[in-house]
Amino acid sequence: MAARLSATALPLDRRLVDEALTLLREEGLESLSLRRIARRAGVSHGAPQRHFDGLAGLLSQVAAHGFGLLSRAVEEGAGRLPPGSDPVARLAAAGRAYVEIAVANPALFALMFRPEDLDMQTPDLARESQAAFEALVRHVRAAQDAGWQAGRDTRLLAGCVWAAVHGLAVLWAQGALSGPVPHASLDDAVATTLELAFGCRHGGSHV
Amino acid sequence: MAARLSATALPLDRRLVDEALTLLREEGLESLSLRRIARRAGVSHGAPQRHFDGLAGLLSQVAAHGFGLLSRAVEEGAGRLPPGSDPVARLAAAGRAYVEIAVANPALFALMFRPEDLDMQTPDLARESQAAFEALVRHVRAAQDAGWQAGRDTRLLAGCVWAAVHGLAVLWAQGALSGPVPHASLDDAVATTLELAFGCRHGGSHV
DNA sequence: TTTTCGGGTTGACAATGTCTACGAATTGGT
DNA sequence: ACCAATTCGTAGACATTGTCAACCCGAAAA
Repeated sequence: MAARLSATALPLDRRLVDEALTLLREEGLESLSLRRIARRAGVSHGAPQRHFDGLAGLLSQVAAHGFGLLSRAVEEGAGRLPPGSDPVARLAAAGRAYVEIAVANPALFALMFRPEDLDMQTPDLARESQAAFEALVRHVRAAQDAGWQAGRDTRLLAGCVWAAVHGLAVLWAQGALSGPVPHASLDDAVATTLELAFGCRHGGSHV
Repeated sequence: MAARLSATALPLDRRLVDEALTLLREEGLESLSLRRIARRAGVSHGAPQRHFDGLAGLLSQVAAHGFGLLSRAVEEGAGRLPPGSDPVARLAAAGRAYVEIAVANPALFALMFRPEDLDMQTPDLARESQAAFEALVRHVRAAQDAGWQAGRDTRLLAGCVWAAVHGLAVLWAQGALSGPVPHASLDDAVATTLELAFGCRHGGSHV
């Protein structure tokens, strides 16, 4: 029988995650339901249970995918500066990329940080989210080796850098800053946050 | 008829918000439903509709209450240092109080920053959340007047300070840092974040 | 006294997540 | 080649949820 129509060539679990991602993109978090995803994938509402441990299992897989995207975007952001350049500037570029991908995918990003809706024990999710943090730790360590905030606990410092960038991403992605700071552009906000956190001007505009 | 039992003396809308708050505290965000709140308040499931515009209306009132608590906690935190002291230190103390109250009320805090579940047009909610930000702006302006980050747009700077503190509050409240940074205390994390954002040691331990 | 109306009850409805029993098709063993 | 077993999707039931409309009662107003 070889290949059927291209739309149904993928295994169902992959298709379900894909449909969840597009549904997330098109209609947002609140209209994401197990039955809707199944309907869009053309299967009955009971089918997903065969592949995931309930809704939380499916959403966890979607979130894992999101952490993979996040990791790649951050690495790609840092990689825009050559490997030999100022590690603090590379760290700032990584932070900028973090905010940008979060703002570009607000619903997925919101899901990724909703532990009530996820099962954090899911292997893929645990692995991807940990990998994302460990990549950040490496960048922070490189910056410390170059003298920035030397002597501080590296993992704690990485957690705090993460927090600063994450806070901006969350608030901007949900529009919480557009009211109180109406005239500011995302670029202004990112630049200011990075300068606050890293002590001096870094990172420039994107691209 | 004067006063009935003290438990039923309050008007129903107040009682519903109170029950929602305790339910939020005792069982978390996911088990918060209109019908459960009504059951706990001893009324039928249709009663809340008479007082609030659906579930979003009730939750918005709860969130408004949360922003009131937040504002008071932050002001109280800054007020621990005498009005004449270093405005940057006062700003740091306010940030510390922000994180502490968020971590002490994780479910309420999560609800407050879930615009999908709220109606941000609700007058009380809009007023309280704006008031909280404006208080922060005043602290930032005082710090700028003392020379810290002088010349920067005050509201944008306030937004970025908020983001840094908020990110730590969010991540810590949902336990996202306990895995990656297992040995750190909340006090360490707050101190590091504040020192990162404000450039030098400030704030000390609470109380 | 009669009317009006704020507030609470009741029942219905659609939608959701989960569970179970069922069926069909593919696979593996002999 | 045949039978058994396992995989994978279906179909239905169930409890729960948010919302809506009709009803109802008691107090204030006319």
